[in-house]
Amino acid sequence: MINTKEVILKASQNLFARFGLKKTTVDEIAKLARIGKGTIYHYFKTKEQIFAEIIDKESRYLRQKIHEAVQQATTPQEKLHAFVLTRLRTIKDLTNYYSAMTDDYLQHYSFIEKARQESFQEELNLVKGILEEGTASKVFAVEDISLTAFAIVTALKGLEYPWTVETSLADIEQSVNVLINVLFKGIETR
Amino acid sequence: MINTKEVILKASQNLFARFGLKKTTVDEIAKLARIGKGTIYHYFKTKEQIFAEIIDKESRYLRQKIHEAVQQATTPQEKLHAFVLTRLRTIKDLTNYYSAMTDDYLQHYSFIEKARQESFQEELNLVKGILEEGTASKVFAVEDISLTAFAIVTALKGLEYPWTVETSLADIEQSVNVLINVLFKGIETR
Amino acid sequence: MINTKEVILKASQNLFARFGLKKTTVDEIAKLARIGKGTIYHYFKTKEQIFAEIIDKESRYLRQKIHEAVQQATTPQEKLHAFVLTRLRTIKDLTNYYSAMTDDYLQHYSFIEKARQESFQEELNLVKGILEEGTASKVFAVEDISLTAFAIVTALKGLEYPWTVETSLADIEQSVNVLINVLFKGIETR
Amino acid sequence: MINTKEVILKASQNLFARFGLKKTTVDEIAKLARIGKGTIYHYFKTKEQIFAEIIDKESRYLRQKIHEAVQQATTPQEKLHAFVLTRLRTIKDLTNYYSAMTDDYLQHYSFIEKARQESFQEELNLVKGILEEGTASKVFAVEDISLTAFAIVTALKGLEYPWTVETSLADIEQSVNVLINVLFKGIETR
DNA sequence: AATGAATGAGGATTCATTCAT
DNA sequence: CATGAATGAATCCTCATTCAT
Repeated sequence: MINTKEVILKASQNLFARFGLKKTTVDEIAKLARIGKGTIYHYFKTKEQIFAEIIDKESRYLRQKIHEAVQQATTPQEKLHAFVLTRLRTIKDLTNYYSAMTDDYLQHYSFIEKARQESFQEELNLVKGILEEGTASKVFAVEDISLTAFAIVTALKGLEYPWTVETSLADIEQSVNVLINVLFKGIETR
Repeated sequence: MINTKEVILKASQNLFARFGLKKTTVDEIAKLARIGKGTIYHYFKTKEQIFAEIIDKESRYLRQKIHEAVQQATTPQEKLHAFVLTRLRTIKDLTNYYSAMTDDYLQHYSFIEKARQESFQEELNLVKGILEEGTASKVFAVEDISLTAFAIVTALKGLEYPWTVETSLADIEQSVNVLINVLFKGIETR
Repeated sequence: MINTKEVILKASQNLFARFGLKKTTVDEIAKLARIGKGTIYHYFKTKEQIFAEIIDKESRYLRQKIHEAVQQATTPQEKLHAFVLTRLRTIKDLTNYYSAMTDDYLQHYSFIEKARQESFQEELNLVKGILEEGTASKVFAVEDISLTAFAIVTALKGLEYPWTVETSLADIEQSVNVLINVLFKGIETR
Repeated sequence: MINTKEVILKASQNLFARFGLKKTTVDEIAKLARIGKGTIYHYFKTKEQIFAEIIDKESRYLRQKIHEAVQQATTPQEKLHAFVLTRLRTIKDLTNYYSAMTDDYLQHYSFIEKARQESFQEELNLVKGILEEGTASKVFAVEDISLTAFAIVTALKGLEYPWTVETSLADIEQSVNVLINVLFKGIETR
């Protein structure tokens, strides 16, 4: 393989997604990557380091996806819609990012905490922007934009709830639409 | 000590809350409880058993608190409000219950999964009841009650997001109020 | 129950037979005997003590059974036959005695070693007596009676081999008969 | 050390022989082998695994020794004699193999049970072959060869009886000779 | 006599990390 | 660069025995 570091990241991403940071052993990573265990320590100082880099990668990927989707939308409503749905769908594939954001166990790792806050802040700003745009064009009637943005972003976190395996993506998206409609009615100009 | 089992539960609750199920060792529990390690196994079959019992206890406590608060409220709006706020405030103290609901790592334990689903189902029913009552008395205008209840409960899960230590409860409650207002406007009769 | 000690022995005998000395826990004995764990230590100093007493009991039972059977036989051949068959059949039910005689693991317990030697010596004497009687009455032609007795008793130990579950008692008895016939032909006068 | 696995096996063989599978701790093995405890788990999955491998090794050694000895003998009588004596002498040094065959406690391990049956079957076939050869050349007069072989192999198991330490190998061999003589007289053509 | 709560000394196993080759 | 053998601290759980009631 040309790029050993990339191979390690790929294998780790896979395993972390399935078993989590704690339950994934360095041996397993080495085996899946078809390299020696020691090699991993050439590229990463600790196991957590690998995880941190994956989170970083997935985080950037998510931001870009959301950015693209919001850009393509035109009206504030569409933008908010695009934001929520893209976020939901993309996160489905970024299991590591998701668990890093959610998992209580990981809270103590500072790099996770940092990623968490950055991510939250960015989403907050995005929604704030959309609300401002919507208020300016009179499609939204929002009193305190900051607080409302905070409330909305918070509510959307609920969508990341560890659903049972049975819950299909379709079911969730339906409920997402209902939620968005309720929120829209709640902030739209009457 | 009069009740050793209670002492063990107390110590465990404390430690689990701070370090989580995995990072808390049985030795630590024994030391904090000032008993022999073996004694713990006199009362609980495994470490997970202790955790399960704590979750169960906290879960029942939460349900009761919510039940009481909702009972005391009169209008559907007040009831929904009471539900959300009581839930939020109580969970703050039930760190174990909270992490059990959220933590990805714990998902594999069947007893956690069971508790999770039961909890979700019960909250769903509670909100459904409130929405039905509100719709009947014309204060709410909701098309699909089931779906809307699902959407609202889901949104409220977002409030459990692992906030940074800095985020004060007051800040969160303020945003909760905004969120509730938005939701209310979204479902209220116009 | 009138006699607690007897109850303990009964339960222990049962459990030791199924799981062996090491794998049987005092808790299990107490539970099966429907008494408190501490009670056991009123009657026996250690777990091994219980085992020792059971071995002693089973040993005495076996000796008596053999004695009876040999007494009832008349000719030396019949006596030898009776000895072998009674021994084999009775031991089948005395799992503890059997494992005590065989089990390498138990060899270190002095009380076991003592029982082993006593048992061997006694069987040796019995067979010696039969051979002497047979030689006197010219039905056997044995040069060195002591050595031959030793050889025969030794060979009979082979019958205690831990047969697979499949091997039926009938099969074994058939092979026993063949073995006895061979031995008889080997020592009979021609 | 050149071959660590071999070192572990050597140390284990030694300890198992003296204290048995259960009473030998992994710590002791590591200490005797002068390696870290973890290293053992680099080569063996469990403690039982080590034992299994030793049994396998000793078993192969025994078979080979017997094979050699029988090959060198010419007459059926000599072959039978060689078989019995070689078996007896070699087993004396293979304490682990011996206890694996005998020990009631180990019966539950499937790998032991398998080894036991294989070993028995092989010896059965060997003796059968000798008896057939002897019958063909008219030196033996055996009616049912299968049954007789079974009876003889069974009888030989008796020689594995856990003799007291005092019993010298010479004494046992003398009695073995007597036993063989009796058996020979029992099956020889008259 | 009877109880069962309490103990703590082990013992097997896991796994991140180091390091000599 | 790459390896994988070696490490040992850490952890859960078992169980015979004691002892206060």
